[in-house]
Amino acid sequence: MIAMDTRPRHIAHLDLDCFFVSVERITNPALRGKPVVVGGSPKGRGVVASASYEARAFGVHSAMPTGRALRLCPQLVVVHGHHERYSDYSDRITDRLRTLVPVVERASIDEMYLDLTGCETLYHNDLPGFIRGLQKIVLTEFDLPCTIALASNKTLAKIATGTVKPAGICVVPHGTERAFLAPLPIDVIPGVGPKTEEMLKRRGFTVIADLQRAGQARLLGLLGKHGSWLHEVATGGGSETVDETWVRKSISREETFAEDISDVPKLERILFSLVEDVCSSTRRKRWKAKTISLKLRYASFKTITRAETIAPTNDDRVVFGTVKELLRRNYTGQEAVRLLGVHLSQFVDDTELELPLYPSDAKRDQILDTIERLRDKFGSDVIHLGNA
DNA sequence: TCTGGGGTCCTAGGACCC
DNA sequence: TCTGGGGTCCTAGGACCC
Repeated sequence: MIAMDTRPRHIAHLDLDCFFVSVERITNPALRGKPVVVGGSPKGRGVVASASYEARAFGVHSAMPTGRALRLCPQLVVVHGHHERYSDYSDRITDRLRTLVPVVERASIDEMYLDLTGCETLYHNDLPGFIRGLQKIVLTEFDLPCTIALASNKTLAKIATGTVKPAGICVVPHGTERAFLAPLPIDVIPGVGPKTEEMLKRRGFTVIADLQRAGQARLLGLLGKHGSWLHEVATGGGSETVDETWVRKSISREETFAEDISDVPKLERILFSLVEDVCSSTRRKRWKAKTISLKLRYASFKTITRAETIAPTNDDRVVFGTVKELLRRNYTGQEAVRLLGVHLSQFVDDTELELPLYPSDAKRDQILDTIERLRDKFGSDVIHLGNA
C-alpha cells in the first residue's frame, strides 16, 4: 500500500519571458532592445503570437491583429515564427531541468512546473537560492530569460510569476497565501478570462479579497463548479499534482484564408491538405481516431463545428470522405468562408487494435506506413495521396 | 481594429439501453 | 394515454490558455 504524501508542497512555476521573441533574438541579436513581435503578416490576417516588453510598452500584446500592433507602434519589427525551433528549445530546457529536479511537468511550450517537495536538504535548505540558480542556468546555457515563482501549489505559483515578469523571482511562503493574493485584481487568476471577469465585476468583485470574502456557496451559485474552484484558488488553494506525462487528446489543423472563399472545389482542395496533415500526425503517433470534425467559420465570423464518430481510422481517404460529406451537408454557399479546420479525437492505439478484418485494409495500412517513412526521409511534400 | 492556430475542459441536450 | 430513472455515448458550442 502506498501512503498519501500530505507534506506541504514546494512547487515552482517557470515561465520563459516572451519566449518566441527571445528565441529569435538568439539568431538575430539586432532584435535585442527593440520592440519586436513574432506573428503573422497584417495582409494575411495575421496576429501577434509573442511580443517583446519594448513592444508591450506601446500597448501591443499577443492575439492582437498585427496591423493594429503596427499602428500602435510604427517602428515595430514583425518577425515570422519558427515553431519547430521553439519546440526544440522547449524540449531541451525541459530535459535540462529534469537533470536538476526530480519531477518536471511541461505545461506548455514556454511553461514548466517543478515539484521541489522533499528536496530542501538536497538544495541546502535554500529553495529560493536554488530557483535563482535555475534562472541563471536557463539564461547562461540557453541564452533565454525566464521568471520563476515558488509557492505551495501550481495555480498560486503561476499567479506569482505573473506578478514579477520579466526576469523575476517570487517566493510565497507557506501561510501567507491569502494575504499575497488579496490585493491582486481577479483577472490574474488563470481561468478568469474576459467573460468571467465582466460577470464578476458587474457584481462588485474587483480584487481577489472580494472573492475571499464572498464564500464558496455564493461563487458556486454564480458560476457553478468553476465558481467553487475559483473560491479555492482565491483562498490560496490549487492543484498540487505535478504531472510528468501528459497525453494529447486531439490533433487538429485549421487555416484562415487571406481572402474569404465560397468556391466549393477550392474549399475541398484546402480541406484535403488539412486532412493530409492531420492524418500524417496521427499515423506518426501510431493512433487512429474515432471522431472526425469539421470546423467552418463564415465571413461574418459565425463558427460551426460538425462531427461524426466512425470506426477508428488514420486514412486520408476515409477522413477526407467524412469531412467532405460534412461540408456538403452543412455548407449552403450562402456566405463566403474565412476558415476551415479538421479535428481528430477519441484516439485508440493502432498497435492495440485488432487485426484488420479484410486483407485489403492491412495492405492500405502498409501503404500509409510507407508514406510516413518516405516523408521522414525526404520531407512532408515528397508524396501526396490522390483525393479522387 | 476586424479578430491565428494549437490545444483543454465544461455544459447541455438528445439518443439509446436497461 | 401518459409517463420512470440512471448510465453512457455523442454532438455542438463556448470559455479559456499559450
